Amino acid sequence: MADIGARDGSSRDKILEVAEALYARRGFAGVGMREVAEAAGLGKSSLFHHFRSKVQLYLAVLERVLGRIDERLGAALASGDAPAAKLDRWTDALVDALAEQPASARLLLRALFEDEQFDTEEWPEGQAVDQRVESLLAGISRLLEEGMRAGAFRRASTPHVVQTLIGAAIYHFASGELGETLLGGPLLSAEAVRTRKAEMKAFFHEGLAARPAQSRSGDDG
Amino acid sequence: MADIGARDGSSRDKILEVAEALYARRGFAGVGMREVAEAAGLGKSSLFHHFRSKVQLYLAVLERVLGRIDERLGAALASGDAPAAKLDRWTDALVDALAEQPASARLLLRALFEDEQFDTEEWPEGQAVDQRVESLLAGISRLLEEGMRAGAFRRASTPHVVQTLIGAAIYHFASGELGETLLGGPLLSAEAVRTRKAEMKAFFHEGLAARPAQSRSGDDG
DNA sequence: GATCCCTCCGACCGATCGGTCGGGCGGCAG
DNA sequence: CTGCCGCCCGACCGATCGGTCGGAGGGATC
Repeated sequence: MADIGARDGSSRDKILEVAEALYARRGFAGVGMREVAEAAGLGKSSLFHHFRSKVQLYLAVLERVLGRIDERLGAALASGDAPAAKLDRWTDALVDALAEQPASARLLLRALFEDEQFDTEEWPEGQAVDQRVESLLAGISRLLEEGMRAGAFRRASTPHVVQTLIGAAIYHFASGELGETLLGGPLLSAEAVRTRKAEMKAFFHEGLAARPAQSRSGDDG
Repeated sequence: MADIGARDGSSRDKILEVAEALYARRGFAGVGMREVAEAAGLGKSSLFHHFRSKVQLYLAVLERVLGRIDERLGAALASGDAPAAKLDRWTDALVDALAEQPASARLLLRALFEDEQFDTEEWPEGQAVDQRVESLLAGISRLLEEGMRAGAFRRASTPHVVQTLIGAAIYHFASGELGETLLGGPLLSAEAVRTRKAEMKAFFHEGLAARPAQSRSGDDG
């Protein structure tokens, strides 16, 4: 395990909880251990009894968030439904997960950049994070490829569709003030979440719909 | 103007250039003025003759990047083509802009979070940034609404489509190692850029295609 | 030659950074 | 009662943070 004292989780969970919110808001470099400690109601030294270093605390936060999401997405893919219905459930699960834990989207988007700085050799705990990401990507990639093979989706580049799916969900819920200005209302209200699900599902239904070959080819400038 | 010495731009441009790359890689909090100065071949004090503070340097970097992109996207929308063709050109322009300046995507995605910390009252230079963003969003929103009104696109929520477009482009080019692992190759090669354009255009063509009313409604879980 | 201004610099400031250290407190086993 | 151990703390460490200050150098102007 990446931490030291995992016996009684009460303080440890509290630390992870407040650190998640803080890292989401201002990033790894922008949040000091003193601040985390104060928010958790502890002395700074106490943090180092639960996590060996700041990097390990950060990786533990990241792994917890990814774990929560990966589990839900895995469950959404576990049924035996048709690919299009599975994709709907996957989308619902991802949107729900991001909306229920508002820090998640920003944390993950930040992690996209920040944990590239942490050498896997130097911080083996990052492997757990990488595995979560890999599992998540493998799941949705498999679904898309099955759907294409079965003729439920049109032929497209699986990784590109995955990128678009992730971007559409994570960027949206990470967009904060900008997104709220654009929408003219809250991002995280029950209604806004419902709308985002519906828009995403409609969009990917149309965007992936299998249909006869079209005359159009991808011209670029 | 947000800076002090704008007469001879040579040192100033050099600072903006290296700061852009550094902020993109490690964010505002993660990059110190000493590091920027060293990368620009200057003493740290010299930075403060061009920019009053670290925040103003950051905002100037952001404004420059947004200006470059906003200009290109504005030009793509200026023609009198049909909405679908205009959207293609807009997509091409955005992808080109993000791919040609590899730091842009990450910088913008980071800015999504980081400049919410800079109070507009306290840092009036941020208004220029806000205006650039507003101009950019207004342009693409107008195009989408024109297209829907003209029947070229199906009815959908304009802000949600904008979010999906931006997410699909910016997230992709900001995804770094993760994206390259997923694609199994470079993100920024000429071929990869061409592919991303084609995939995005195909996807949004299908996703926004006007077609007879469908029986499907957005169910959610 | 004297003056001015722009650019640049090294030295320095107080504050904060991540991390260490020695010890205090309380429950639990002997 | 005694000793151990998990948890916590304040004090402290060297390093680095953003920012200031006084002055050096050089080109243009008079």
